[in-house]
Amino acid sequence: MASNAQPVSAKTPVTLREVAASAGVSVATASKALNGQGRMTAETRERIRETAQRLGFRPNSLAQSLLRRRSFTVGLLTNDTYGRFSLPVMSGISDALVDKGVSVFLCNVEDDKRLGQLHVDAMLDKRVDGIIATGKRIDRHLPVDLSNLGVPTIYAFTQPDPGAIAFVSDDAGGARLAVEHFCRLGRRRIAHVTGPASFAVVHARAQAYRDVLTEKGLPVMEPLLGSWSEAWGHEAVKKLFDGKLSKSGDEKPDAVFCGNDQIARGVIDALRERGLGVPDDVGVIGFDNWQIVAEATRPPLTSVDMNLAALGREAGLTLLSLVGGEPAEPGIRKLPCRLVVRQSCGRLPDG
Amino acid sequence: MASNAQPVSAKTPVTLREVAASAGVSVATASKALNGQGRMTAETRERIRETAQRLGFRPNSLAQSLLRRRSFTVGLLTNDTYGRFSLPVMSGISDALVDKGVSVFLCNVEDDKRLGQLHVDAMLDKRVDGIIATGKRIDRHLPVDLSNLGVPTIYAFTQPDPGAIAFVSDDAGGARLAVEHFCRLGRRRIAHVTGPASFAVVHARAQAYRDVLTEKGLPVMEPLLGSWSEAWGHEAVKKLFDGKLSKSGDEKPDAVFCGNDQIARGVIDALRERGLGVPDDVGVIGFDNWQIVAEATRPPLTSVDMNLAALGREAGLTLLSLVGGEPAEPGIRKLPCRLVVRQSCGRLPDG
DNA sequence: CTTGGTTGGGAAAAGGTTTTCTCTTGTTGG
DNA sequence: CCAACAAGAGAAAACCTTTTCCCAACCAAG
Repeated sequence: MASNAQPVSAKTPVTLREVAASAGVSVATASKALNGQGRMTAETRERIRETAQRLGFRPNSLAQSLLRRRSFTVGLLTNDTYGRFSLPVMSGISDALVDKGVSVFLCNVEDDKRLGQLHVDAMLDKRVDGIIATGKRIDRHLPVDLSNLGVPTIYAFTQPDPGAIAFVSDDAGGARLAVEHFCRLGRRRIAHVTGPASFAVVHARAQAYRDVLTEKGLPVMEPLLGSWSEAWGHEAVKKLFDGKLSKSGDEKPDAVFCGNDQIARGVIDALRERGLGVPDDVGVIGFDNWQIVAEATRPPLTSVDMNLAALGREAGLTLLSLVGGEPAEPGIRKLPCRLVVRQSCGRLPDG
Repeated sequence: MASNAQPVSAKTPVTLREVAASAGVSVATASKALNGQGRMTAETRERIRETAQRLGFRPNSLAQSLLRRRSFTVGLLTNDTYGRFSLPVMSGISDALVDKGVSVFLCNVEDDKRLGQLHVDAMLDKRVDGIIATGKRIDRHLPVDLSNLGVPTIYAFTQPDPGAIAFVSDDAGGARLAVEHFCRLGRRRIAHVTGPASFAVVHARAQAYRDVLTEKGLPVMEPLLGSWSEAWGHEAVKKLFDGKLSKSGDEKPDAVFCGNDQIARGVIDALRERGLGVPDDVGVIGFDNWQIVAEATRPPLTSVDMNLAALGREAGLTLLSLVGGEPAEPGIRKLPCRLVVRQSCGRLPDG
């Protein structure tokens, strides 16, 4: 609102030399005046500052970077083009860095080794201060070798090289959250429907599921592995409610913990088609907290959120401290998940 | 693969000076040798090349940029953090630029003026060669003024400033594709269920819908405006099949053209609940071709694709030609949509 | 009047590359 | 044998900023 006279944006950026000339001083003095360095009369400093302001001077970041050997730039590699996983991560990274004046090169390498090398080389040529790798799966490498690059590297939600620093979601912890929540709500026969065995997280979550039920002395049904799709959710309901499941016989599940939100959606739809009420007859919890799915589901889906933005933020801040020369322990840091309770899981009876 | 002896990645990058020293020539000669400039014996050139290779020399992009006043870097502004719209656009841009050695700064400005200015300033300081603005809506401005920046600017899938160059989807054309496809399939009573009136595309598509039906001499039902949600799709089916719609009376729609894929999904689910078969009784076409929704729908959803990646590619290439000094007409370029036929729209009766 | 310290400011190098200009040497034609 | 010329390679300026070092002037004290 304060109507600052905006300097007219020049076709060619104004340099420190021009500022100095216009203020009648040397470039050295001008530089010092603007950076609060050196000794000079207050008037001189102020005059130079005003001149710079009037001319719309902004220091050339390239020249600064060349001198300081620090570009205030980081590279972000991903193979998750349309990713609902890496996007929140990116967003968190960006959040963490923008305040420090650091810009992010986003590079999608798909699963193409050539493209990966291309992008990494371009980053190094542009003297990025560091690199963050992210992806669509926690248990797969990007198609490019990031060890020994000469710049700090952090892995976020992707498979790290040995000896590196990585941030990933605590999938087992997330699964515990969901199953324990069901237990607290008094559900007794909790099933688990999840994705394909080729995903590491499938096993981590399934094991946590078994662990919690064992701890609580509740019956463990063997997790149903399938695909990450609604269709599989549908099909799994058929298996759960038509077949005989465990030795304990004919009792049907009163809760289903699903490996992702799409499966959960399929499960809920299939339950409705059978005339089973969600959450009254069967509680359902999903995973990923993919908002657009979770909120469109009837009833809205309770789901485990992996806190990916926070994960990205941590990765960004850690990279920055690495760039600043501070040491950091290598290793994998698991960040906790969080249960977002909506209506599909039910409430305590006496609520 | 040819086992090239990979140069050991040095902690500190090797400079041209070191290459020159190692090859026993001056930096000038070394530079010319590597760039194919100047005159020298083939042996000298080759020797320098080999030395550079051996040392793993890569020119410092910052120094080059400083000299050439060209950073091989562009800024990409968006306000679509989790966007399924701007992400394909970005992907297209990146595709178009990576081959030319241009890297992309991705900056999410949300809808925050301060953040926008912050990012734009950072870009200008880093001497980007150009800026591309994209967003989540074609009829809204980013929260930042990009006119008169001193660098070429292109708008892609967002509201341009007057006199700028912009690429947007041809929503009217896309709607025509859908409605005409229904006509070709012999559908006669085609309804339109779409989003809120506050979106310009809603009107553009609705008008195209009316135009096509009028041209074909088919009855025009007033488009139903609501929200972009599944729930609205559900509700709209109620209105379409319970109420009396147009003067022509009691005939129910045999096709529904939906404003996006989520609405279409809601429509299909609601039709199924009424015992109406898709596509046999009613054909359905969506918009956006959001793959994960379109393919999970039963039956898989026919949908209009806005070709956003192509749009991004065009934007990227145009920006590059602008940076190269070639002139370009200002104005809005509408890029055609494409109908992705799956199973929800039906086929010709005789196949 | 010297000496020593302080104050305000400038000159120059550094950062890494590209490019223009200049210089040396060898070759060819007269 | 000399002039003219081409080839091969180096010196230096330029890009823009930061920082170190240095200089001139001024002041007070001895």
